[in-house]
Amino acid sequence: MWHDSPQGAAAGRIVETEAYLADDPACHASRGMTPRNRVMFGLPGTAYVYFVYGMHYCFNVVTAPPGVGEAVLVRALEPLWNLSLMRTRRGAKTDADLCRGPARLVQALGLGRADNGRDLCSGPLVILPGWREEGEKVSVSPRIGIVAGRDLPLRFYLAGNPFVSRGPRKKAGD
DNA sequence: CTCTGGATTGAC
DNA sequence: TCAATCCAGAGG
Repeated sequence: MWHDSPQGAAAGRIVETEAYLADDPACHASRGMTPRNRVMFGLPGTAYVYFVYGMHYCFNVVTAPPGVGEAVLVRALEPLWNLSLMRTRRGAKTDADLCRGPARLVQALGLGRADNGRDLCSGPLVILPGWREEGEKVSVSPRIGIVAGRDLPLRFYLAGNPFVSRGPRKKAGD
């Protein structure tokens, strides 16, 4: 994913996501539309950005047709472009920590409240087709940091990738 | 209006 | 392991 801003552009490859389905108690939209989750019920391909814990933002992609509240949370990026800008924004000590976590990548890319509802198919914030390097595999696990629906296997990540956030980076047993 | 708890992070 | 920090959502 890529973000162009007045301070410059920055980009990274998505290496970890979580799905939030309409009938899933952990999904913000599972109990109907509210002022916060409004955009989740809109067009797929729009950004859903929300504020948590009094200090952090998380970035999601709306994925279902209008009227159905579902989204995918982007939890980690492998930083690829303009790491120096990311470093400035994050003040991170190591490059590995630049985008390793949902609120961290939001900070590294310079996203925020203003990006909620933005079209991701055109404009300064876009998601491009992804890829996998030779030998890389996608693993599945329960989602991180939630209570309701914690057993559902809806977290997807590149096994062993160092840019995957806190929580299991490897399949159990590896 | 009041109250509770959270899709996290960084310091200890 | 724990505090920071404030808002969304539910209930009165």
